[in-house]
Amino acid sequence: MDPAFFHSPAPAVARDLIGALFLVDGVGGRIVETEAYDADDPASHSFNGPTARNAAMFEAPGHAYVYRIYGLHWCFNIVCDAQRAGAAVLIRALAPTAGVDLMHRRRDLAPLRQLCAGPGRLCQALAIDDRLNRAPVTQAPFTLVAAPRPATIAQSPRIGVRAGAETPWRFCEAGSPFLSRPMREASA
DNA sequence: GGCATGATGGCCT
DNA sequence: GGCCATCATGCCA
Repeated sequence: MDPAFFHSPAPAVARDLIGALFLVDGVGGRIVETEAYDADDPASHSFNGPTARNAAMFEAPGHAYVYRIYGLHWCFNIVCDAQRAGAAVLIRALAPTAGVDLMHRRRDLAPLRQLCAGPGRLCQALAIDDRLNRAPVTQAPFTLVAAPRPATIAQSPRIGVRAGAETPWRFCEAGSPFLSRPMREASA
C-alpha cells in the first residue's frame, strides 16, 4: 500500500481500511473493524501532546504505533493525517484468512470468530508487540493491500472510551461475524 | 445471556 | 492512587 493512503484525516483512513488485507509475516486477514483518533480528541493518547509512550503517533503517516494497555495486552495503530500530527487508526478486528492454524495456536485454541476479534486478540494472533512500534507498515514484515471492492460500512461510537464517547469514529464491515462487539442497533 | 472481577504496566493528578 | 482505546473466567439466570 502506498504511504499516501495514510495522508487523509483519521476517520477517512479508518473507513478506507475496512476490507483491506493486513498480514504480519504472512499471517492475518481482512480488516473488519477500526477506530479513528486524533490530537483534538480527548480520547486520544496524543491529546495532551507527545510523551515517551505516544511518540510513535507523531511519526510520519504510515508508521505503526503499538502500545500496551491494562498492563498486559498490545494494541496496534497506524499513524495517518499528513496535515496534522498525532492522528492514528486503531485496528480492532480481522476476518482471519492467512495462517489460521498458527493464529489458533498463538491464541490458545480460541474459536475462529474470536481469533482476531478485538485489538488485544489480534495482536496476540499476529504476534505484534512493541518491537514493531514505529515501524513502517508499508514494508516487511507487514503486508497491507487495499480492499478489492468497497465494503458496506457501519459506523458507531468507539468501544471503551469515556472522553469523546459520543464521537462516531468506529467503522465496521456491516454484518461481519468477526467484530470485537456487535454493531449497536441503529433502531428505527 | 448478563455482570463482576482479576491480571498488570505506564501515565496522570 | 486512579484511570485506562482489554480479555478471560467465574457466577447467576
